[in-house]
This record gives sequence, structure tokens and C-alpha cells, in this order.
Amino acid sequence: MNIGDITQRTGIPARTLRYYEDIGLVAPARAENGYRDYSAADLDRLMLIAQARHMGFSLDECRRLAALNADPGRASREVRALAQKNLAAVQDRIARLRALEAQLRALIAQCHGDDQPDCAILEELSGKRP
Amino acid sequence: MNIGDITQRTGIPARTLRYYEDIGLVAPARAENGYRDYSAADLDRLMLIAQARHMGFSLDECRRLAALNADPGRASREVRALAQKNLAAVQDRIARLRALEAQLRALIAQCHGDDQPDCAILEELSGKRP
DNA sequence: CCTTGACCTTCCACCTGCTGGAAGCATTAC
DNA sequence: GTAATGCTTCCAGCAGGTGGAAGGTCAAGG
Repeated sequence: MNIGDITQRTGIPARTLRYYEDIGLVAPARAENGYRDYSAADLDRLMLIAQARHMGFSLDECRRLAALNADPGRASREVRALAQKNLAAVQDRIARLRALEAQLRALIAQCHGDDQPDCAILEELSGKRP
Repeated sequence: MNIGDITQRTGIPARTLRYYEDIGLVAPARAENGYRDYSAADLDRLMLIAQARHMGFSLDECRRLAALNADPGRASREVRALAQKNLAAVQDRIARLRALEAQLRALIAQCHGDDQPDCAILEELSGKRP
């Protein structure tokens, strides 16, 4: 299959597929004419990668997931550990963002938001308030 | 003040302060010896920027916040609008991450996580399940 | 007075995960 | 035959920094 077919089936832009080859995430064969010639296995691998990306896995984690997927002797423990690491990272980010949200809300609530220059947000940010 | 003093007072690494100068976010004077010579106003500006970065504002938003802070004729409406745009972005990211979290939890719950190779996570990700 | 160590300077490259454009072949459609 | 896609490569950039090398400066101690 040509790169365009893979794009259609995985939703990954051609550009990104070339990038994935650059970083060694996938290694399609080449046809006589120099075009990338993706095998069914390449497609499978890229499908997995596309899904994993949607689930927030980093490219490096995708690489490991693809390796595990291709390894018949794998232990599902390893896969689960990767997923749990990812979950923890996601939860951490959520926690941080929620704290941020609360702070922003508080800031916004204090600002009049009118034509006048006095602004509680700027006061807070520039540390002019204790 | 030297760059090290600013680092101590703002918590922004010297490296990053130089970067901020490169992108025109701050423009300290230079001493005879070529060292950056930050004024009190520069420090104030960087304090604001450091706080705004903590609140998730982009560098471009920081630039605008700093400009508003320095403008006595500003309308607090503008500051508030910036903050609200940021809040909306944060909320959007939280929503996405929460959806992700739920998906990851579901995946993890289905995987045995033992020595065996069969793994619900890989099955889901590689689309071997409907 | 000299040396040591901390601090400062510049430059250039690298990180993640792409994305954009230009220039140039190959293939396909009409 | 030619025009529109589709493919190739390379180079360059986005955010927001971080890392290292090579070198100038300054303050303190012996």
C-alpha cells in the first residue's frame, strides 16, 4: 500500500507517517519507483499507534506498545504497567489543571472587567497584593 | 541587577531569562562588562510573567498582560478577557483529559496484568475488538 | 599577586510531535 | 497529450525551553 492508503485507513497524515519513519517507529519497504510500500503488518502497527496516540501515549510508549504487540512471548503485566503509568500522568495533569482552573476563576471573579484600569488580576499577578 | 539576582527573585532560570530576551519579552540594559543589567521595572515585569506562566498563560499572553500592566490607560475588561480565554482553554483540556482518563481506566480494568501474553489493552488498541 | 571558583557571555544543537513549503519525479484520468 | 493528483526529498519552523562547549569577569583566600 502507498502512503495515501495508510493515511486513509489510519487517519495519520502522510507527513506524519514520513516523520514516523524518520524516527524509526515504522519501516515500510520501498517499491521500484521509490514509493513507500506499506505491508499489512505495517498497517496493523500504525493502527495500534494511532489508537495509542488517541489514548495519550507518547511516541516512545507507542514504540514499546508496538513491540509488545509484536512479541508473542510478552507478559500482559508489562502492557498494563505502561497503561497505568500513562493513567497516572493523565491524572497528574488533571489535578494540576484543576488547581489552575480554581485560581483563574478566583482571579476573574475579583476583576470588574470594565473601562477602568484598576484590575485585580494584574494586581495579583504582579504581586501587589499579599 | 545581574541575571542571577533575577533568577533568585523570580525563580526563572538564567537560561530562560536569556531566551525571554531573545524573543523580545524583556529587554534588559547592558553593563560595561557586557552583563545584562536588569532594572527594577524589568524585575516587576518578570515577576508578573513568572506568575502568569504559573497560571498557564502562554508567552504571547504574558506579553500582552505585561503590556496591559504597563499601560495606565488600560481597561480591566481586556485583562479579564485574556484570563477568561485562558480559563476556557484550561477547562477544555480538563474535559479532554477526563475522557482520556475514563478510557484508560476501562482499558486497564480489562487487562489481567499477568505473565500471559493475552492482553485486552493491546486487543483494544489494535482494533481486534469491536 | 595569583589562583580558584562562581558567575557571566555567546553560539549551536536538541527535546516532542508534528506541520508547512518548495522543487521535482510518477502515476492516473480524460 | 496534458493536467491533476500523488509521491519523493530537503529545509525550516511552531512552543517553550534545556543542554553543552568555549570563553570572559569578578570576588575571595593564600
